[in-house]
Amino acid sequence: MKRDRISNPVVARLPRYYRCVEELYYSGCVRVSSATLSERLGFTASQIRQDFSNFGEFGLQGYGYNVKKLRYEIREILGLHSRNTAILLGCGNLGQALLKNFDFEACGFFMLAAFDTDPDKVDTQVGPVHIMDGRHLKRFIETETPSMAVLTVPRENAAEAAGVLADAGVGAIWDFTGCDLGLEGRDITVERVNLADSLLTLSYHLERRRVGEEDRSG
Amino acid sequence: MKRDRISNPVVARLPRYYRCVEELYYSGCVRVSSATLSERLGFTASQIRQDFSNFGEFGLQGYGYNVKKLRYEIREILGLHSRNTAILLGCGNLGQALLKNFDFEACGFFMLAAFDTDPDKVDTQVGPVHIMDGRHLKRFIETETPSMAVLTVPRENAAEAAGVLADAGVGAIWDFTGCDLGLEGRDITVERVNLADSLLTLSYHLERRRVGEEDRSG
DNA sequence: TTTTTGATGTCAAAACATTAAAATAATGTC
DNA sequence: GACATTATTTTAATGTTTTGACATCAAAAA
Repeated sequence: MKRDRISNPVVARLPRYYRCVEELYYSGCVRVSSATLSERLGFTASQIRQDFSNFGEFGLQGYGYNVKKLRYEIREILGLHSRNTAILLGCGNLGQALLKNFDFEACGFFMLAAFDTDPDKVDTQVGPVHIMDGRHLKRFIETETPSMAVLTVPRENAAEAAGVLADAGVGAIWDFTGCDLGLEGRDITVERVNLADSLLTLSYHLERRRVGEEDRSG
Repeated sequence: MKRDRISNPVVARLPRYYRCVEELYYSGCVRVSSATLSERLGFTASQIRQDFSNFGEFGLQGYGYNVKKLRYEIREILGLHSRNTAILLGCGNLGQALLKNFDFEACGFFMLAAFDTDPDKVDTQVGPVHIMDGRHLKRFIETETPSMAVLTVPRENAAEAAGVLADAGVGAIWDFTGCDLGLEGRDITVERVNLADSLLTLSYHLERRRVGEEDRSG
């Protein structure tokens, strides 16, 4: 198995591979060729083969990929065989929506607890998750060592909270705040979700359509 | 001004440029150099200059970029000066969280209405938005011609809903369902948000950290 | 004015990613 | 058991994105 650095575009495609293979697996499919995957995913077959070969030789020439094995390997790569734990900081609307609806388990994360500073929220439940007082965050991290923290606090508290997490040795932050967390150079992984960015990208494409139409008619 | 096709990586960076310039603008900053932007954004100054020059010459040699002008231009590029309207399909937890919390206006979208099929939800309000009966969707689109639809319906209804939107001539879908909408080749822009993909990417990086530590210790 | 400094826009080289082609290996069939 | 087929891996070529270097021009200073 090669262990070079894997490029970003490849990493970004991994979850899509996983989803696709998951579907095949649960539909009882036993083997699949890169050509079939290509059709389903919209990437070229060549690219799919190359991507997979970054991680090792999963396929069998003349046969294709064994779906079960392929699934296992991708799960391994994505870290789904490791037991990850999570906490969530900030039980506002977004935080609660995630706790109630998002399937953390399907991504390999067990949600340990949520934190908030609002006394009205502390010691209540959101779904199966208990909301704890933010003052206990530091000690909790020290004793429970969650692998990851979901950051859904208001912007103004984001950097401070992030600092606490980094200091306490949390390995990664799933950041929904979209602001600068001031963690440059620190040993912590930050994965950002920025809905506004996504919608602005959509807006850009709409604008392009608009211009395109003008060009065609004028 | 060049009007070639703009590459994806550049488009993906635009919202980050916008956010950064927005901050500068509101902090009263009058001019800014590519070097300063570089520091703030983590891209190379060279890349920033090159990206901007895709759209025209916004800067002044020996001076830098006038923040107000730069902001105006980026807003123009992103379509923020056009008036966009939106509808939302599927008022489950995620849909409601978006309606209540997400600042559509800041991205240039005015939310016209939401739709659901659940009779208990129909004709109620979520924040300032009225929930309408899904049966009226088609006619509503025809009369109000929203530029965009937010798709937060359950997976099993996603493809059907998407088909209706495309048939009715909606220009774009902001898709939270993460499943195949079957819109290949149709004249509609789809911008996907997939939280699971994002979290799996984080999981991948965590796994890499883990492997890295083993390597160092073993 | 004239000089110096600062910063852009552009070009070319390097790095990187994708696609295509060639070589190889396993399967299934006659 | 040999052969045609399938589909991977490896290697090469092509295309794209990023980076670095530089000529150019505007502003500030002398």
